[in-house]
Amino acid sequence: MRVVRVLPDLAAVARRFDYTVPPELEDQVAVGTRVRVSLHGRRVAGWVVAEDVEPEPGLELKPLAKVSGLGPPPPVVALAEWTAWRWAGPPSALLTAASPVRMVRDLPRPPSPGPSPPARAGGPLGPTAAGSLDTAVRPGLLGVGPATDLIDVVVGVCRSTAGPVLVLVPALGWAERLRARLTRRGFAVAGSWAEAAAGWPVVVGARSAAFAPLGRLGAAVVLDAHDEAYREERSPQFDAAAVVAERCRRDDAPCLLVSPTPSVAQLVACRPVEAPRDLERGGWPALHVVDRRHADPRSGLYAEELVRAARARYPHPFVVVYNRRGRGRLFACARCGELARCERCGHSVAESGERLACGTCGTERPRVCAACGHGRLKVLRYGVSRVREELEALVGAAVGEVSGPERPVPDTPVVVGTEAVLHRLRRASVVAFLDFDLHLLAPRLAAGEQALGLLARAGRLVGGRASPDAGVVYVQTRLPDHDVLAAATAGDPTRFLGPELEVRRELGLPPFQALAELSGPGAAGYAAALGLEGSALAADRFLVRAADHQVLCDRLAAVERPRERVRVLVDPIGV
DNA sequence: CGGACAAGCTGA
DNA sequence: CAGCTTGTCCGG
Repeated sequence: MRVVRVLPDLAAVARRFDYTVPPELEDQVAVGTRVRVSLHGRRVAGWVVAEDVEPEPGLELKPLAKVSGLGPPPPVVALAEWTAWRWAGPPSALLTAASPVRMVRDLPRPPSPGPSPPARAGGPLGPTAAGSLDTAVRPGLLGVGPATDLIDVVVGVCRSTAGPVLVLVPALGWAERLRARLTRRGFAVAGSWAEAAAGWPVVVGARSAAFAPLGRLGAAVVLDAHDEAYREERSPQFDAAAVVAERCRRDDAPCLLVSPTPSVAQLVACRPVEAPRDLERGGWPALHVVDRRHADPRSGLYAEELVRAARARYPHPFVVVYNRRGRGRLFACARCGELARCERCGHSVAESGERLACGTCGTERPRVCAACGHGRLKVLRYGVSRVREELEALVGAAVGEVSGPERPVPDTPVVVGTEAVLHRLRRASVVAFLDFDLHLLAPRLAAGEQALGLLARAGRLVGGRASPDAGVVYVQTRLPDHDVLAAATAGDPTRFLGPELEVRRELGLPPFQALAELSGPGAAGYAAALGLEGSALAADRFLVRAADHQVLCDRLAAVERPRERVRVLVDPIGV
């Protein structure tokens, strides 16, 4: 009797169990197949992860209870197992991402190959990108301006490849638009898991499409490869761009990462792909740096030229970005000067209606000084709501606010928001960062990369400087000579990435070392058990490091987790 | 995850 | 000490 190994779809069970295959299910069972099995007296879902295995002798095996549907093909099962190792998480979460949402029992008939799409001359990027795909080895990295249209890059890769092409974009909306554009150009683009599995030649999707059911890739393209949307937010927090790169390596298929602002890790892991320099430059926005070094802090948050600019009329919204939510964000007593802090955890408290609330632990208290009881507090730092009110007074017209994914985007000519506003709007005439130093100086390893990413995103809204109807990006800062601003001004991210890379090398930071963050009640014990070099970030937050991912991830896989809860985050972005 | 079983707590 | 809650173990 044939025996298969099954991974149950239970969050806390990483073990695999062996089952016999009943004769009537024989021809429906392969690696990847979704099955139901009885485990510990109940029926649970799972995946076949190995076949023709040698079961432990003396074990009474139960038969598979049922075949529920098709699952990821064997190479994708292997990729999911690699991803589980690389980001130290349960493989079941990844096999879920690799499986259709609703059960699929059989596949549609694949589209007839037909005449290949007309071989039009691609755009200037098309042939360049496609030509560079010949040598797989390492992923290629194509630098483009943020406002550059990438359809020709994608078309170029699709045309140059016989096998299936996997195209990843950061957001589902983008995937839909790209699918429609490629379809109009004559490509058969899969619109579902079943179509991808059935052999449609092009698959376009977001993060989870890294695990699309394709047996062997012809090529892959990842657009905006730096985008944080490629990081899964649930555990394991894999990076879909890196998963695609690994997938291509396994399939010996060319992989092209495309980004205006690649991460330093990508810069190191990839080989550069030649593209016309002016195309990269021209896709960056016109940047106007407003030097605030000599601005009087009492004169308000807005430089005069910014207010003047906001009073003008534009075809698209005038967007002001200020990355602090709420109204007042930091207060001090007007009488004794004591900072308003949370009595319980000591963090600063912000305005919440008529009261003060701690952003960290949620504790509320009345709006009076805790030290002397005085009722008047002065604002040391504003939140976006206050900034909106101030601008409304200065401009003399209604100003809308966007500070999260809730509520529709207001229909006012001027909009103030946290960086969420850059995700909510498709077009803008002006994007103004009120306090860019907030981003440049954020206490995070990736602060610079993220700040440059924001300028790129703003550039996408206003358009590249080469385009006739492009707008402009204003940056208010006290660090006008920062490498990030130099890079955006030059339209050349390496101006920032080069020096940044040297600093990382010198300090032994990623990508020259691999990090993992451990948190939760079991973190201390687990950190000690790992025996890796590390440091404590807080009471139950630890950082461990190793020379590379091989060492780090092998260790994380080898040492058993303690009974208490531990969250493991490989390549943390928040530190 | 969730059922089984053991150990701990409560109340008459 | 029955009856219930809480904790720990473990699965083919």
